[in-house]
Amino acid sequence: MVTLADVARHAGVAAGTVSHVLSGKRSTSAATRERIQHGIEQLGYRPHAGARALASSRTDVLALMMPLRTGIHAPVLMEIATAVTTTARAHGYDVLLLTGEEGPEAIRRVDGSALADAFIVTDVGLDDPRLPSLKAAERPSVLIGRPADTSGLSCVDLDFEAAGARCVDHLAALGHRQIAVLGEPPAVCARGTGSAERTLRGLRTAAAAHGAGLLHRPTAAGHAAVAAMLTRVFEERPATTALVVRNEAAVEPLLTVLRRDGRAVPEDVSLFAVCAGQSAAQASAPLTSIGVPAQEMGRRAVERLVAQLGGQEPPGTVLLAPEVDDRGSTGPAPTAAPAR
Amino acid sequence: MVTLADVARHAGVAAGTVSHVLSGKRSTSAATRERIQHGIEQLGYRPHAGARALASSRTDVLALMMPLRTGIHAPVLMEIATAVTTTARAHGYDVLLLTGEEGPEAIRRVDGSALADAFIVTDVGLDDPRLPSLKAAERPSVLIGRPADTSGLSCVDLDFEAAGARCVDHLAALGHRQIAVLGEPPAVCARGTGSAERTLRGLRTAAAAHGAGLLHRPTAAGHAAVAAMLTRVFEERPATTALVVRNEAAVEPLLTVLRRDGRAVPEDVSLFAVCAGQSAAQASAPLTSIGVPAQEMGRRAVERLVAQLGGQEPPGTVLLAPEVDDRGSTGPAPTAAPAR
DNA sequence: ATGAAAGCGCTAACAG
DNA sequence: CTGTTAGCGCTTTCAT
Repeated sequence: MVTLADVARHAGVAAGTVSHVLSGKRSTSAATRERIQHGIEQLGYRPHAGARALASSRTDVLALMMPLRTGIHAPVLMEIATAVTTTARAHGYDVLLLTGEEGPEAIRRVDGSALADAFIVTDVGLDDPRLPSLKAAERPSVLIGRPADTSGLSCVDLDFEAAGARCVDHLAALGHRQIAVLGEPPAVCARGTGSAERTLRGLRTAAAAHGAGLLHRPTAAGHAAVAAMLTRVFEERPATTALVVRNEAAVEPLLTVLRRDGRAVPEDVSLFAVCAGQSAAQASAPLTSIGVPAQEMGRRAVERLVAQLGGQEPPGTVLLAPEVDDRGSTGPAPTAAPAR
Repeated sequence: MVTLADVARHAGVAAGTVSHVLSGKRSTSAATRERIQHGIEQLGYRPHAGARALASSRTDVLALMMPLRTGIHAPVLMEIATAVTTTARAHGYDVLLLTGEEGPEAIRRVDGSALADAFIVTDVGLDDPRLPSLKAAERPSVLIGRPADTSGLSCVDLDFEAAGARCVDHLAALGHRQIAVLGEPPAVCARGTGSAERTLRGLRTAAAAHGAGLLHRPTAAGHAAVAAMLTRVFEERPATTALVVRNEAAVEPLLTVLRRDGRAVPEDVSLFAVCAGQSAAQASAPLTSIGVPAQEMGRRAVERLVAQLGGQEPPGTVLLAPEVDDRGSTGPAPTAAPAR
């Protein structure tokens, strides 16, 4: 193995000088710098991560904790993971992957043994069991998502409340007076996921403001569950003219059921998705939607963490503004009752 | 920070003794062992990963490289990542996540700087550019997937050739004489992915053996592409009575199109999926399928790596046997031409 | 069964 | 601008 000492000898300088050329932490004459650079390339030198971590108490590693839970849409997670890793590399960091299995203990372990410099945590519950570990940790963290109490924490999240509101605004402007929401899977709602609760709040507030009716029903994945739920919704509220889908796994089944029932989109019923943009865009009929900016959330989380590690930027919450992609699945509310 | 020296002092022993109690590499009297264990808990001692790596030249970290490329089904990747991480933890390892962006250089970097003890690489192409780096690395690796030349490499993969063969066997036994395959997305085929090529070989060989006709068409994701492809297939081979789907993103669109065209499954046309089991199971009509055992591949890859790091088990290829899940989407070939 | 001591490869503080 | 000198916290011989 080629060590820094080898490089130093090769260049006829002291080890410290090589170290400083590498880190750029002090000025070096162009001559020696070039001799050192040359030696590094010629010998194929790579700094030893462990030695560096020991001496500097920095690992240049970020820990990314992403539980794979039921009801979570895998493509969004992958997008976050990719964005985090890419952005981290751009800042000189590697990424340690933690899944949910270990829970809060994983954070204590990684923090205690100095395996990483900071944490990024996804799928945060309103009262997430990992929060105490994160607060107690010696290292900073950024949550992707938002718990009920964000004091002392850094968060990056889509403004789901605003998303819900914009969705209803959009539909109300088209004359819809009775809106039904196929919500996140029951498992997700039961878990106390902030995004579900906040979206609903936004929907309700806006509906009230417009004087529109709003029916919310958590909906499981799969064709059968969606079909049953849709039947029930139209029984409970026959005047429904707009549906909001808050669940990637319900999009395609929903379209199938509507087709079967002979309800035309958007003539008989308007559809608005609040979910992963790709699911809305690639459906058999593209849906107007507000997407989850997974990539931007991952990127921003890393950038904030890097800033915090650099001593800039205090903790705090960053909310991303929702954006509506109109794909034509919403239209004016039908004046008569929809075709049966 | 609590160090090993603190624990030693607390227990009134030498540092080396504490180290040996931790690793169990030599026998210790029950008395001192207990005193030390007690001290560890009381002080909340955690070994410093960097220091350990430096002294032992082992990191207890596995590097997992998974590119997120177009046409790859995210849920399968997530399943692999979760299985790898869970299994790794069960063996005392953590996981460093590498995406594809950096390519072969990432392997050189991680290997050279001793960031990990071994590599797991997914989505391996027949002539993957990362292979030279892996072979040159000082650390062992296991591929999930199989390149054209496996000499000197360790691989874990589904036996896709057998999968193709079993699929055709299944259909031929039901009397189908003309089979069409909606293949992996063009991007995946063009990349030279082993699974695509090997599945096709298995399909063709078995078709020839049964004297059945086989039409293979790479198929892009999305409703429109699938609809167009299906029309074309039935024009080219009007006698087609069975369809094989080798593409998760084509499953649901395919079902929609068949419904629209009034082709009943399995009365008019039999459907057999060779793709992620979940996509086949949760479709609006569940499909008989051979699934990709993502979880087992991840688990086996880690287990093999751990064995190799322990000096047991030489490199080599492990092929997992395909398993057919019959969900009723295949049936006897219709005697007349299918309904139009 | 235990202790002592020599590094592992690097950083950083201090001289010069 | 550069060399020297301590460690960072742990593992691992070699003695005892």
